[in-house]
Amino acid sequence: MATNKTPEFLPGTLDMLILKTLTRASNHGYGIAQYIQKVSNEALRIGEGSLYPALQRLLVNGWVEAEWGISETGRRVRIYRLTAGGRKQLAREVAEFDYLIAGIARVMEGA
Amino acid sequence: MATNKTPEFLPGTLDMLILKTLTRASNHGYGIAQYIQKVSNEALRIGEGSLYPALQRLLVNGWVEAEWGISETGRRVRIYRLTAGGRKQLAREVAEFDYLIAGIARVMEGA
DNA sequence: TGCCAATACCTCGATTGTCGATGCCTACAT
DNA sequence: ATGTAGGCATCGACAATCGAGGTATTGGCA
Repeated sequence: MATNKTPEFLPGTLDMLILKTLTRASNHGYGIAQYIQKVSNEALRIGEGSLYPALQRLLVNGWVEAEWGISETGRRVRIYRLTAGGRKQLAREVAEFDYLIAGIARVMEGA
Repeated sequence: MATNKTPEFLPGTLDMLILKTLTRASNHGYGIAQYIQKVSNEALRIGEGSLYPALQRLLVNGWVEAEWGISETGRRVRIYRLTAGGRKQLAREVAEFDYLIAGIARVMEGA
């Protein structure tokens, strides 16, 4: 009934998740989304309408680099690789995220 | 200390924080923001441009009720009180939040 | 007295991020 | 031949946050 406009996703964390995913291995867009969805136990679903704009952001900021290639299944893919700047950015985002989560936790626990 | 550029706020969590705050005591808008900021150790700053629209949302949805009154300091204030529906909504939001955070944690820990 | 900071309410416009839909193309299986 | 899944991407709608602005009252201080 209604009204399930489930957030699906915690806004503002997508870039961090993508960067983190790329620390394990370079990957193409679709594969990144699949990985996140699988590892998160289906809790996080990255729609393509969120994914590709996010990758564009990361490219523009220089956090990742892209290269066209061919996947194992023979398809044309754009492979993203984390840059040195991307690693630093990830560290920053993780720090910020942990900081905010800690703040939220304090409120929610009613310390 | 607080970061300077884009400390921001974790989007999508404001309603939950407000509802949670009101479980401790009815309060007025400004007081709610102060409480969250203080308890979170200054990690969360709720701007008034976010606060009041959020309270409107909660009112419209019936999660809170409002009443005009006078604060201890003698000022005209609008006091918000959690409704039964608000309690249920809070439970829902907490469940969703925990679910998403768990998903994020799995990705970030690279299980 | 005059002034200003803090309290307290609220609105507006700009910006950003996510979502659903759509479109295109290729590989593979039925 | 047809459909399903992989893969890229963009578009417009929508919602939430942010900064700035506006009003008003209280209390302190010079």
